[in-house]
Amino acid sequence: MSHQSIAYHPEHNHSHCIEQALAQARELCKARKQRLTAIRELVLRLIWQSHQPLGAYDLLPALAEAGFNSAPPTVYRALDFLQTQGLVHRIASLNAFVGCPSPEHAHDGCFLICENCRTVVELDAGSIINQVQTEAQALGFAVRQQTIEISGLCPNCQNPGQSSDS
Amino acid sequence: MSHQSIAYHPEHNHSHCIEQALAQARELCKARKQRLTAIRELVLRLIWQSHQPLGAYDLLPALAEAGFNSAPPTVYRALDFLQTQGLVHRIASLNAFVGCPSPEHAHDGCFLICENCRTVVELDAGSIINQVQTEAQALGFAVRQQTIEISGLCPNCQNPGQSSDS
DNA sequence: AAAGCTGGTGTTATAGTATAACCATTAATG
DNA sequence: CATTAATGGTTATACTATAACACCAGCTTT
Repeated sequence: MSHQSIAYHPEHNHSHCIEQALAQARELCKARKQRLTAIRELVLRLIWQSHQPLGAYDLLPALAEAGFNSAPPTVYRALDFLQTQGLVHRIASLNAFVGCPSPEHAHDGCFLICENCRTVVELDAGSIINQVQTEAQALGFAVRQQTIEISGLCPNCQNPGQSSDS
Repeated sequence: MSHQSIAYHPEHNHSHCIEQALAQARELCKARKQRLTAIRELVLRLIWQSHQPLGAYDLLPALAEAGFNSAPPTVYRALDFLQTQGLVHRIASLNAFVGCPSPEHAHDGCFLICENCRTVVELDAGSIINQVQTEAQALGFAVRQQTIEISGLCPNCQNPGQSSDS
C-alpha cells in the first residue's frame, strides 16, 4: 500500500483512486461472471466520489438525475450486489456505505471514522482480527463476522483551525 | 469474573444476574446523584430479562402494561439515560440494547453475538482495544470510541440438534 | 418461433428505527 | 414559596430498510 493510497495523505490522488476502483470492479465482475449493470456501476461510482460514506437515500437523487427510477429498492438492490461482490462495505454505526479498496478477497473491514471530516479509512486489520479470534476462542465462540468501527479524529482534523469537509 | 457470570455457562444464574445489575444500578445512580426513576428502572429491568438484546420498540408494550405512556420518545429517553450512566450498551449491528455487567467504569463494549440464540456476551476487551489503539496511532488517528461486535455461534449453539432460544 | 425460465428492474406499500418540537408536571434549590 | 431544572406526555415526522408483485429482456429448450 503506497502512502498516496491513504485518504489522509496530502498527496492522495482521488481521481486515480476512483478510476482504479471502477476498473477493478469491472474486471472482478467479468471474472466472476457477474453483471455490473449501469445502475450498479453508477452506485459504485457515487460511493467512490469521496471517502465519506453515503447513506442509501443520499444516492437516490443522483439515480433520478441519471434517468433511473429512484425508489429505495433500486438502490438497496445495487448496494446488496456490491456488498456481495465485496465492492462496498456497510458501516453499521453510520447506516452508510463506503467503497472497499481491496475487493478481490472477501473480508470484513476494520474502519477508522473521522468524526470531523467523516473520512473513513479501512485498515489492514490482520492483527486485530487475530486478537479477536484468540479471545473468542477462549470462550468457545466461533467467529463468523466482525464489525469493527473506530470513531475519532483523523490526523488532519486534530489540528484546530483546520478546514472541515462537512 | 466467575464462570457462572458468563451467560454461556450451564450454571449461569440469571435471576442473580438481573438482581445484581439492578442493585448496582441503584447504587451507582445514588452515588452519582442521578435519578433512576420508575421508567428508567423498568426499562433496565426489561433489558436485563435476558442476555438477548432488545430493540427500543420491543420495550414499548411492557411500558404500556405498566401504565406508562408508550410512545417512542419515552423509551429512547430512558435508554439515553441508561447509556450515559453506562448501564446499557447499544449494539449498532442489531439496533438493540443490552445490559452492561460492569457499569462502574465508562467503557466501550466488545461483544460476542450468537446468531442462533442471540445471546450477547461482553468481553473484557483490553488486549483488543490496545491492538486497535496501536494500529490507529500508526496512522495518526486519535481514537474516541470503538464499536466492536463479533457475530458467530456461541459454544452451546455449535452442537447440532441443540435447543434454540429464538 | 413458441414456451418457459432467469435475473434485473419498476412500482407501491409498509415495516422498523429514531428524533424534533412543544407542553405539562414534578423535583431540587434558594 | 418562588424559581429553576429535570423529567415525562404527546404529536408529528424523519430516516432506514424490506415485502410483494408486475414487467421485460435475454436465454434455453423444444
